[in-house]
Amino acid sequence: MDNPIIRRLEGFTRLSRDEKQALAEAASQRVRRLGAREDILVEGELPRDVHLVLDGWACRYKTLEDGRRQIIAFLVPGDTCDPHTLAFREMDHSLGALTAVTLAEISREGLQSLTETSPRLRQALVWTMLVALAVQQEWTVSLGQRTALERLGHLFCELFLRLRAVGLTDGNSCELPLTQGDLGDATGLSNVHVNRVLQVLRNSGLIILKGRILTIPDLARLQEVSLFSATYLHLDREGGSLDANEP
Amino acid sequence: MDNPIIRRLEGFTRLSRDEKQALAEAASQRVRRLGAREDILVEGELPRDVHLVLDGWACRYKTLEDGRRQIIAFLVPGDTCDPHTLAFREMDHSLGALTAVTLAEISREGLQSLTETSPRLRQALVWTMLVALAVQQEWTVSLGQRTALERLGHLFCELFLRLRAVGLTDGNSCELPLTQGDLGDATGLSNVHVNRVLQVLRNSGLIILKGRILTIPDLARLQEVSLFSATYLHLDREGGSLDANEP
DNA sequence: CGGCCCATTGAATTGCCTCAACGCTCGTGG
DNA sequence: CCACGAGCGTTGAGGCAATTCAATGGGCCG
Repeated sequence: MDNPIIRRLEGFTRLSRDEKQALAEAASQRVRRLGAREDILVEGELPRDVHLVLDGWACRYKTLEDGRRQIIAFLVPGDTCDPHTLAFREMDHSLGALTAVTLAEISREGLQSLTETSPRLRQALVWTMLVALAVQQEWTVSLGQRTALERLGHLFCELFLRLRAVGLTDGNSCELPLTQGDLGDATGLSNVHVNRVLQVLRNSGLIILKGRILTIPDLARLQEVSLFSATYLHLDREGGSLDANEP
Repeated sequence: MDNPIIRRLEGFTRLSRDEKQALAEAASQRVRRLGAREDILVEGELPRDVHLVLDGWACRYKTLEDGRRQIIAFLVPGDTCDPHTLAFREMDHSLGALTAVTLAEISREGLQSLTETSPRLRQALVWTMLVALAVQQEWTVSLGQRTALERLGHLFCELFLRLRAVGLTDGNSCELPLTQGDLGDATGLSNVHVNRVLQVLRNSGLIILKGRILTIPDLARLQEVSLFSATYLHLDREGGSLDANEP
């Protein structure tokens, strides 16, 4: 039952044994494995299932006609790849594996029966969508207002905290299986400039980045220079309307 | 019953007479009016209600400690201001009126009873959240990859189509009650540069912008130069999982 | 060993920014 | 009624952050 999805949802609400059971079962029925850099779904496809990340890293991205590429979101274990499937027919962006990934495939109907039997799971699903929206809003701020250094620092803070929320950090270190090109596509910078800014971050002791391991010696300091505030991640079980129903 | 919210939802699903009735009633119980440039909610507040725009323009925005401001989203009639209230306690961004606005206030409980009695309304609410997410993703692409001219052109296309979806356009014109400063805060550009780019757009005949009226003589051409594709707005009633339940 | 992907560095270029000034329009108060 | 100020739009000049182009080096895999 060490399912990252359950760990994720429990950051928001307490789930009953039955709910966890049902969720774990639904997520283990059909499992899909892909190699690094393979596409999970591409823009225009008509997915029949919802995908959840069990292991590895993936990303959402969009490509413009002339080849410019923007990574819209990073997906780590516990994240939902395509809630869109619940309301739209067609993918309006693509999903790609960054590392080798393991995904759970849940059919639309399967998910619907889950949420129909448990209002708490329904609420939890709404919560994940709203968190995704909040993160996307913060990315909008980064790209619109933050400098290159702040953008990268901010991204590192976000990823570290998200990984910590699903138990994938080790002290003040975590994996970061991204190339400088990926970082550039996510932050709207050229890979050349990403390289230079990373050096500044390293030289000022704000990060240690070697191999695929990111270490943040002083998270508070990195947050400060990146103008990072964790509230938008909504990692604490603050409870929205659901609280009223809690025992 | 010419409620922009109903018009909006009907772009996604067909609502029964009863559903429309209930929605219209809930949205007329408590109405809040604000003047231009007033704040609706500020970051950190604990809203008890959900706000819907009935008339006028508003925006979401975030402010960094040093004063930099990013407009995250524009809200026009029919839009939901704060779905967050459904899952989060605290606002992680602010909401401001751009023009004088009329808002409907619906309590959390009121909204919950609406969605509990009608699965279709519940689904419609999920749909609005997913559309908001899709729009936010497209803004991420704009800020990350598009040039200043493309960003502004893209924004004009989006706003025009969104307004058309709720019947607020007149031929190929619509209102645009935004200052050049607002446009800059939304596109991540300085107001000076916005001014210069607007002149280019005007001089090439792509837009006519005078008073607070925007005219797009040739929408297809503006879409082309802005690399705009309308799919992300999901304006057509394409139907997600709900379709299966349709008669 | 050779080839490929990724990281790194340098040099020249540019899109956009900041600073600063000026004009216009509109609302307000004397 | 006119004077004034505030907010917004416009224009010019200079500067900087980030880009493009190009070349080199390192590590890993076939």
